Formats: sequence, structure tokens, C-alpha cells
Amino acid sequence: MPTDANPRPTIYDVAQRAGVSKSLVSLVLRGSDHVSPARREAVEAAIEELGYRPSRAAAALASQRTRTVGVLIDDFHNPWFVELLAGLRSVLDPARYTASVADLQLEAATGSNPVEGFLAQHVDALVVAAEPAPGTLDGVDVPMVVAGMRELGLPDDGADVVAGDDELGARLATKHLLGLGHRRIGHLTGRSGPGAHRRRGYEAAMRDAGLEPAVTGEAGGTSEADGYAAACALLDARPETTAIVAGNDVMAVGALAALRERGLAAPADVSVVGHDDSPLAAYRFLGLTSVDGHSREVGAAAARALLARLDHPDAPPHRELLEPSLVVRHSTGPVRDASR
Amino acid sequence: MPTDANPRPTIYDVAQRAGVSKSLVSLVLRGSDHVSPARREAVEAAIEELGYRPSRAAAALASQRTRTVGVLIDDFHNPWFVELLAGLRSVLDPARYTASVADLQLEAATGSNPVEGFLAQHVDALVVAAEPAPGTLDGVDVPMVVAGMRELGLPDDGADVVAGDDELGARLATKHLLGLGHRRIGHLTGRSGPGAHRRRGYEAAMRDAGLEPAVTGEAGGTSEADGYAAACALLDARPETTAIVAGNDVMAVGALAALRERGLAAPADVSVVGHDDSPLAAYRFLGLTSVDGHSREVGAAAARALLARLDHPDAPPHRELLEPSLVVRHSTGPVRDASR
DNA sequence: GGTGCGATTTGGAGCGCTCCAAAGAAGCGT
DNA sequence: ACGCTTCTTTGGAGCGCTCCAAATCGCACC
Repeated sequence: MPTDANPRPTIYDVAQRAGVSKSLVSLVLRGSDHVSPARREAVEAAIEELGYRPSRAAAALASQRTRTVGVLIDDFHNPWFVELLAGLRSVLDPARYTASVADLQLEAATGSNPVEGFLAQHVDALVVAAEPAPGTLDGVDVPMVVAGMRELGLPDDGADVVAGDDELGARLATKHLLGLGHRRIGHLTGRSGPGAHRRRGYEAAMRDAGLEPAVTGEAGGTSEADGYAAACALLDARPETTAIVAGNDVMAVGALAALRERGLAAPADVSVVGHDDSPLAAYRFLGLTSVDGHSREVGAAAARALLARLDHPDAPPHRELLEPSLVVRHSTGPVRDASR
Repeated sequence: MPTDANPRPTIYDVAQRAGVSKSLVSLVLRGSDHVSPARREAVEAAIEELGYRPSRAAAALASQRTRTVGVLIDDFHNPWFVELLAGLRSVLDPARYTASVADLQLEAATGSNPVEGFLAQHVDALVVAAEPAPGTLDGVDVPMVVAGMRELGLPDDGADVVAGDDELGARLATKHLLGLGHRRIGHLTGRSGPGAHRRRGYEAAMRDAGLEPAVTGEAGGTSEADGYAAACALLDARPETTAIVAGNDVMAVGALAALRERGLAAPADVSVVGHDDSPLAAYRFLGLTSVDGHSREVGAAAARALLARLDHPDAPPHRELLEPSLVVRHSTGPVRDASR
């Protein structure tokens, strides 16, 4: 039981109590293996007894490393990033690294520059999982891995990249529908990182089947409202559509609304596939068939890549694409009436 | 244009370039108003030219304050907390404070103790928006405000509290249904911070109307699955139910599934009200009438309370309950057939 | 018993900033 | 012009830790 209220114990207090030098305590703290078991135990006991907590600030100042990695995500409202973060932390934590997260949407709202913030924080590395304003990443000289996106806008330096194979994912989704007998399959897209790849995967699968792709939503975003709008456009332009591949789950939910408005039901009249396999997709009331991009695994792999980069600053760039899988629920089914 | 590649400039470099002492630079950095405009400008110019970035670590070490506040939330998957955080930051940012967020769910998964983490980080204050494991908050001696919950489990020390008035919210929801002519109104609850208050509000409103409350889900959680289960229990026990007040939005979505399974529709057969007004509620396909607890405002108010506490450490405890409002969408409507 | 060598342990010199006491400048009244 | 007050500005002494070179220890070997 530490006697509280006195100034917070320092490394010196621990050293004194353990009967060793402050340097030895520092060694123990940093997990050096050049410390005799006896001393180590003594130090650990002293730490425990004193309730000692190392000062990160002092350690950072002295070592010029913060053991913090900046993580740039797009929006905490999007569960995809929450999962990515969970994966990231699952490997960063054991490696004694702390994640400092910035949410682009939030950051934009408060008018601050997230990358600037990371730099001010002197992060040791960066995980870029969302595209920041052009130019923001320019002067950055810390190791950087791109996660969940296949590339950054401009700086095509050989940064490490770990992402889900969105193209394959969309292909999977489209093939699933083709397998159910659908031929009139439309795609709802939107401007956004993964958007282009997903769309491309859909188009490729359609062409492979000798069908002509039908894409709407190119001009819009990727929200529920955008999905609704794109679905309306699609259904109005091609009422014969029997299946829809949406750019993501919320767009798929938007599509559901467009269908209902037109007296159509999923999957009876039109099948709908989402993308991301968010919690949303799993709700019974929706039961969306969705492409699982394994964002948690992407996060974990990105963190591993980062750690590797930190160890070998000039290893060749690492590129890794994880294979997505399709989670079939009940928003998709066989074509009922191919003639509609 | 800074000449890069040389070691990161320090306060001394800035001082030299501006022709002043390092102390003056420090004053400018900290926004002192005892600096002549001329010098201030000179310093600012030098900072700009050198691309100088203050070292937080050094500042923290020297000042013994990190200007960081720890924020404890339950789960980033829950948009309620995301909004709370946005509100928090909207006030903390301008005050030059940084938020360090820990997600209880995530923290539990990685086996780390979030509060311990904050302490190791030497945060200046804590915002507690979720209930941590019992005992975790015991030794904490930094200022603390409870946000979004009306009280903590054990330590009923006079901590500052800012929360939404959940009881009033549930009352609002119930009254809305009563106003639509409903009499057979059930409530879906669950163990959780706000759960008890919401339930109490519902019960009070029912009793005020001379009706008997019907609550299910006491034993469960507050997820979509729990909502589904509670709704099933309710509908099976009282098939005559014409309206449901759910503990939160995802539970409401669970209820929707239970209704559909029984061939009932909302609002035609049964009206459903959610709580939290999450993005989910606004999706066209769901269009949930929901109680908006204004979590963003709660966050902002909590941050203001925190700042005030930091300024006046021994002011009397501050308690603030924000008034919720009801957002009416299309999951609620007048009773169709009161006899069903 | 002395020597040598690797394994441990230690003192010292900062890391970049804050904050205090004290010095310097400037303005004022007489 | 002088003494005094008020406003600015400055040097110095740390904050708690890391890391390096050097000291010490232990012990095998001759």
C-alpha cells in the first residue's frame, strides 16, 4: 500500500527502495534482458510497493520516441473503422505502442489539421486509413502504412499498404447473384476510397458473364441517402433490374427504401447485397447479404507491417491484400420473375 | 521554407532567429498577454520560418501538466458515444486540451485497464461516460466529470455530472404514444446505465395515465438481439400490445423484426419508439421515431463543466440534466384497431 | 593467487520546455 | 532630470527519464 499524497514517486525513489541505481530501474522498465533476476525482482517489488508509474513525458523527451502511432480514420460513425482500430490495437498493445486516433470528419468540423496534430504529438509512425486533404501528407517523414485503401491520392512513394481486396469482394457479390440466376444486376457506387475498386469488381464479373454493367451514383457519396438516390436512379432507368450490388451496407439500406417505395421487396422481387458486413447488416430486420472485408484483420496486418517497418526502415515496401468473404443472409435469393 | 533534415528546431532556435530569449518564445507559445506585439510577431514569424513544432513531451515534463483529458466511453460502435466525443472535442479543442479516448469494450478485449492507462498517461482530468469495472476509479485523484450517466456505481463522491434526462425522454416517448391513442404500451429494457431511468420514465408516464406498465427484457442487455428477444417476450405475453417503447434504437430495430415475424407492421399494427436518435433511426427504411438525448450537447456541456472544475478545483459539484426531445418519424402512428 | 573477459551495474550529461526571481525598459509625476 | 511604478524580458534551475561510457562484479583458467 503506497503512502499517497506525497509527490508521485520517480525512478529515483524506486531505485532507493530497491537498493539499486536509477539506471538499473530504467533498464528493468524498458525490459532489458541484461538484468539479473534478483535485481529485477527487487525493482519490481519496489515499483509495486510505491505505486510507481513511469512518466511517459520524461521517457519521450529523453528517448526522442513516443511509442505512439497516429491513426487517421475517416469517421468513427463508420463501424468499418472501429473494427480496423480494434485490429490495429490488438497488435499495437502487446508491442507497447499506443494508438492516437484522429477522425477526419471530426477534425474537419473543428477545423484542425489531423496530420499536423500527429506531428505536434511527435508520433513514431502513421497509419493512414483515410484520405486526408491533398498535400497534408507531404512533409511527413515518419514511417507510414496505408490501411484499408489500396493507394493514396498523390504521394505514390513506396509506402506499405495493407487492404482488403475490394475488387474481389464486389466480384464475389456479383457472382453470388449470377449464381442465383440474376442477369439484370445493377451497382450503386459513390466517390470514395474503396468505391472505385468495388465498382470495378462488379463490372469485371458482369463482363465475364457476358452482361452489361449498369452503374449509378457516380456523382454522389456513399451514405444511406446516396444509396437511396442511386437506387432510385437505377430502378427508374432500368425497372427490369432484379438485383443490386451496393457500394456498402448503408447504401444497401438506402436501396431497400427505394425498393419499398416502388412496391418491391427484397429478396422476393429484387435481391440486394451490401458491402462491409457491418453490424447493421446482421440486424434481423435487415439481414443483408454482405461482403466481409475483414477490417479487423486488415487492421492487425497493418499494425504488423508497421512494426516490421519500424524494425527495418529500409526494407522493400510491403503490399498485402486480404481476401474478403461473402456472408449470405436473406436479402438475396433466386430470381423470381426474370421477365419483370 | 524551413531547411529540412537538420535536427528538429527547438525553442532556442526560434529564440535566436527572432532575436529574443527562449523564455520569451515560451511565453508566446503559451499565449501570454504580457508580450509586446512586436516581439510576438517576430517570434511567430520565426516559428513559421523554421517550421517549429513545440514538443509536448518537454512541455508536459516541465509543467507537470499534459493538457490531456482521458475520456472513457463504452463502445465506439455506439454512435451515441461518437457524438458525445464530438461535443466534448468541440469545447476541448479551443481550450487547447487533447482528448485521449478509451473504449471499454476494446480495452476489455485486449485485457488492459483503461483507467490505469490514463493514469500512466498522466491525464489532467477524466470524463467518465461509461461504467468501468468496479474499483477501477478508486485511487484516482484527478478532476472527473461523469457524462451521459446520472451516477457512477459506487463512488458517490460529489463528482460533476452532465447527462441527458433519460427519464424525461422516455416519458416524452410514452406520452407521444398515449397522445396517438395507444393504451397497450410495452417497454423493452435492459441492464445498462441509462436503462433504469428510461424505464422509470415510461412507468411514470403510464401510471400518470392510469395504465399499468408492461416491461420486458430486465434480464438482458441492450443490443439488437436483446431488443428482439424482449419484444418477442412482450408480444407473446400481451398480443394486444399496440405500441412499444424501446430502450434504444437498436432494440427498436430488434422489435421491428419481432413484429414482422408475427405478421405485424409498424406503424400500421404496432407503433415503435426508439431512443438516442442514432443515424440508424433516420434511415428511410426504418424511419424510427426516437428520443434525441442530444449527446453532442451533453458532451459539450461536460467539457465545459470539466474546464470549470479545472479552474475552480473546489467549487461545489455541478449537476446538469439536458432536456431531450422527441423526433417523430414514421414508426409511430395512431392506434388502428384498439381491440386486436 | 593473479589475469582476463563477459555480464551487470552505475554516474553523468542531456532531452526541450516551464516557471520563478530578478533585471531591464518605459512611462509618470514632480 | 530623478526616483518610482509598471510592464517586459531574461537567465537559471529543474521536470523524470534514457543512453553511453566507464566501473564493478563474478568467475573460469592458467
